[in-house]
Amino acid sequence: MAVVEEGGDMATLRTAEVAEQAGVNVETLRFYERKGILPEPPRRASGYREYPPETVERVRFIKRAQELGFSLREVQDLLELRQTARAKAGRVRKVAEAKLEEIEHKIRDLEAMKLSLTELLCACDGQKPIASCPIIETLSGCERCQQKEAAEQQGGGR
Amino acid sequence: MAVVEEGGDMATLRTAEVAEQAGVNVETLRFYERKGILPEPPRRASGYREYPPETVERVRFIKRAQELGFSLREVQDLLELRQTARAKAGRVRKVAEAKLEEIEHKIRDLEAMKLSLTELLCACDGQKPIASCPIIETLSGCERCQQKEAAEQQGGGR
DNA sequence: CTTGACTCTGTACCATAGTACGGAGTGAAT
DNA sequence: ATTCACTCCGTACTATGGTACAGAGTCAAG
Repeated sequence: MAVVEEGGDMATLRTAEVAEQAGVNVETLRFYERKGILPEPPRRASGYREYPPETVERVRFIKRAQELGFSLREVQDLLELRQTARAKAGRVRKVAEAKLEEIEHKIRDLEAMKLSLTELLCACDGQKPIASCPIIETLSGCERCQQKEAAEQQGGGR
Repeated sequence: MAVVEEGGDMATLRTAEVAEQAGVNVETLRFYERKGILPEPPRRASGYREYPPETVERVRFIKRAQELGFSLREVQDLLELRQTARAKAGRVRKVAEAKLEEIEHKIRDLEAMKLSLTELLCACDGQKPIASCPIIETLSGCERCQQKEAAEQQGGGR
C-alpha cells in the first residue's frame, strides 16, 4: 500500500496514483506524455511529476475513446478541440463538425449491429432458423449506402 | 482495366476483385485468411482462390467493425455468433448478450461525446466561453458508473 | 508462343500502442 | 541511518494489424 494519499488537500497526484485511478500503468503515462497527449506536469525539485487531479479524467477519456475506435492521434484532436475552441472558431468548427459526423456514423452502425444482435437473440430464443445474417448485411452494406441514407435523412447535402 | 469481370454469371471473385470491392488490398485478404477470420476459399486447379461473392460483405464488415473499436479477434467472435447460432444456444446466447451490452455501452458513450461536441459547436457559435469540458467529464466518468463490473478490481488497494 | 496482368507462397518490414527492464535517485517510516 | 517502495530516464521488447517484396507460376489475348 502506498504511504501517500495524505497531504490533506490532495492537490496533486503522483504517477502511481494517477495510473491506478485511471486504470493504466505508469509507463503508459510517460508514453502519453512523450506523445504529447498528456501535457507535461510540473515537477518537484527532485524531478517527480505532480499531476493535477483532472489528469485522471483525461486518461480515462483517452482509454475509452480508443475503445470506441479512435486512434491516439484522433483522441488528441478531440481533446484539443476544447482548448482552442473559441480562438479561430472557423477552423475549429470544421474539425468539430467532421468529428461529430464521424461519431454519428459510428452510432448508426452500432445501432445496426445492436439490432442484428437483438434479432439473433430473439431468433435463437424462438428456436427457429435464422434466415441469413442480418448483422453483416446491415453493416457491410452501409459504408457506401448509409452515407446516401444519411444525406437523405438529414435532408442536406455534404 | 481488368480483363476479367466477364464470365457471365459472376459466380466467384478473384482476390483482386474482392480486394477492390471491399476497399482493402490483396495482401490483407491473405492476412485475414491466415488469421482465420476469412475462411479459406475453394481453389482452382492452378491454386487461384475463388471467392464467393459474399466475401466482399464480410470484409467490409470486418473493416467497419474495427473502426468501431473491435479487435480482429472480437470481429471474428461477432462473425461466428451467427454460424453457431442455434447449436448450443445457451453458450452462444451468453456471448451474444455480452456483445450486445458492450455495443450498447459504446453507443451510450458515443452519444455522450456527440452531446458534448454539439454543445461545443453551439457554444462557439454563441461566442460565449465554454465553462469546462463536458466531453471529458461525461465520458471519463462513465467508465466506473456504467461499467460497475470492475470485477477484476478487487478492492482493498486504497 | 509470347506478353503482361494477375496469382501464388513465404518472408521481411512497418506503424501504432503500449510494456518491461536496468540502473540510479528520492523520501517517509522505522 | 537504513530500508523499501516509489520515481526517474533511456532503451529494448512485445502484440496487433497490416504492407511490401521476391521469385515463380497462370491465363487470356494478340
